[in-house]
Amino acid sequence: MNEKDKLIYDAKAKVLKALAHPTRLWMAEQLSDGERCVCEFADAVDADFSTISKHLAVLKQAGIVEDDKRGKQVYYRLKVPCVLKFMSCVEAVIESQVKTQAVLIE
Amino acid sequence: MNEKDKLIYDAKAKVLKALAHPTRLWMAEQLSDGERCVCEFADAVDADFSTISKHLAVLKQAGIVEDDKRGKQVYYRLKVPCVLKFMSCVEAVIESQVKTQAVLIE
DNA sequence: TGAATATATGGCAAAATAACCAAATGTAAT
DNA sequence: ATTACATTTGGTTATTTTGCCATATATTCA
Repeated sequence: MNEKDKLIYDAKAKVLKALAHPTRLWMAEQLSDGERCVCEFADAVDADFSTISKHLAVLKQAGIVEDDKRGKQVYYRLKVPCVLKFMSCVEAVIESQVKTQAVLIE
Repeated sequence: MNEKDKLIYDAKAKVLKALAHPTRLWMAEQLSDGERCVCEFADAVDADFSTISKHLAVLKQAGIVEDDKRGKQVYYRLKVPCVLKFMSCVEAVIESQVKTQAVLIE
């Protein structure tokens, strides 16, 4: 792994890291259905408002979402919708894990 | 987000988290080309042997890779190859980011 | 059996992340 | 202008992650 590779993999890992939190992942998936304002997330997620705001900032920083303010509210939407196509594969990993562990129990 | 959702998103995030490290991501991508023994990674990555071993353990724990020992060496391979299909999308995010930032500079 | 090689594990310190609270900012309504 | 509302930011603490070192384990070879 050379210097250039290092930069590339840092960048890729950063994107994955942004999605690698249950709340952020859930929010990203919600956005696949259309934009949402912060308050809508606040209603659904059991966490401080500031916590949610910070999670959204992480997604934004990673380039996964973009936002715009309309009136008093800030709306977030997916900037690169393909991020969610990956989820079917993540689910495949989980299923495979479940099967592996089921075998162990037998 | 109800209790069940919480469990589901925890599980999904765990898989993403496992990939969300430059070294682990690089190793996973290497494996898309076929199995590798730990020593091959050790040659290519500038890190302690034990560090590499731990990274591989994280990938294994997440169900992304599986290993088997043959002689003195342990070989790792992808268990669910689709994890890498996602990378084209991660790259799309990065490109989009680069463009966004390029605009800011102008 | 004993030495050498390949890998894993335990322990620890440093760095990064997460969540909360309180306070700041920006916008709209009175 | 003042107040209320929506969101962000700063500060702090607890938790998690990372990476190194030293040590343990397993396997092969002499």
